[in-house]
Amino acid sequence: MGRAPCCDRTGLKKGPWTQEEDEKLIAYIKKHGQGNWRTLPKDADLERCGKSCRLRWTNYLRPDIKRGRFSFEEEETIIQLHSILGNKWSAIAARLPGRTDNEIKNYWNTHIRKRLLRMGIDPVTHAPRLDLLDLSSLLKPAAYYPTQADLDTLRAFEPLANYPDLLRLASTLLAAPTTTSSQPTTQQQMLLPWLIQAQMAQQVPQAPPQHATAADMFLQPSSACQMPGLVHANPAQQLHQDHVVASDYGQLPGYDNQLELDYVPALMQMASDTSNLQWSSPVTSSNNNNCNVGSGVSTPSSSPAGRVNSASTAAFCANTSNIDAFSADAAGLFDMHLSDLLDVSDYM
DNA sequence: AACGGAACCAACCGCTGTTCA
DNA sequence: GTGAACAGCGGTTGGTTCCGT
Repeated sequence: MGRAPCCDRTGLKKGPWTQEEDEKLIAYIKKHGQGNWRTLPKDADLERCGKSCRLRWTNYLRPDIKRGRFSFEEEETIIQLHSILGNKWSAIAARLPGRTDNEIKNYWNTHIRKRLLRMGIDPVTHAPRLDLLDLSSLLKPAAYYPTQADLDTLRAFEPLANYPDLLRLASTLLAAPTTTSSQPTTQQQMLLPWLIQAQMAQQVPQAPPQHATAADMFLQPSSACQMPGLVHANPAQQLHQDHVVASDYGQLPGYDNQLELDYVPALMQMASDTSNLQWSSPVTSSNNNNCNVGSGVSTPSSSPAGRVNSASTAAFCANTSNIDAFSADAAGLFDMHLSDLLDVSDYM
């Protein structure tokens, strides 16, 4: 024995809602509240299925729904949450007041997803794609013959393959529209090789050859990424791969941080240039929603003066303290609260 | 002006976990 | 305890609008 059928499925109207139907639904809910969707259509004199009424209300008629274009802030939040939650649109929507899961899903599929793909970022994994190498050719006209300086730069970026959130941040910034030109900024051009390199580093097999670096893979003549005219760099300059655990965030293991983190100011400069990104430490931030950055993210005493915004000290302060659904492996991630960090008034 | 393809988005479909008679 | 309906979710569709030719 079960419940009574929710509605008589014959003779029910489908398709777009009319203004009259909307008014009936709004008037009914205003008077009686959201109650039983099964009986609502009949009580409200609507020839619709209760499910259709619920959908119309939750996705369109609800008074607290925010219409209009997504802000840059909202977009960044979606990307960040999606990188953690995946296609859990309702969970993402719960963190974006006024936005519905349907709206976010549509926006993702029609805007963000395509933009990430264009930027060579996998919208599922949020990692740069190997075919980014093709994209690099767009930034450097004709064939790309990296100089020794380019290769050294690639090597310097290598440790960041171990920092997924920085990777995502850079991906986000690369994907961000430039307000003045369709051409990539200098910082974007600087970040792109890093993303390429970082992606390749992530592709390194579980047991890579000792001292083999992503940059070396980049250089392998037999590699699918082979480019004409490449030569191996001096092996003495090779950086060994190291393993990073969350508790090591405060110090890049095995590296001269000062050398390898030179891209970070560039990354932040880029963020600042495009959206007045401001960085704050978890200690000094006045943000009420300030998260508990937790263990591992602290200011190392070894951090050189004037480099307070290095990867180890920048507070990727996230509006994630209330996100109860975060998986355990997300707990160790840098927290990033772009909604508090980004002034996007000039984004539109 | 007409056409076709791309982009957009509201609404529907179908599945799953929960609720309740 | 059972099983049918509910509620909610993610995926997909199809109508409309936009834009380039």
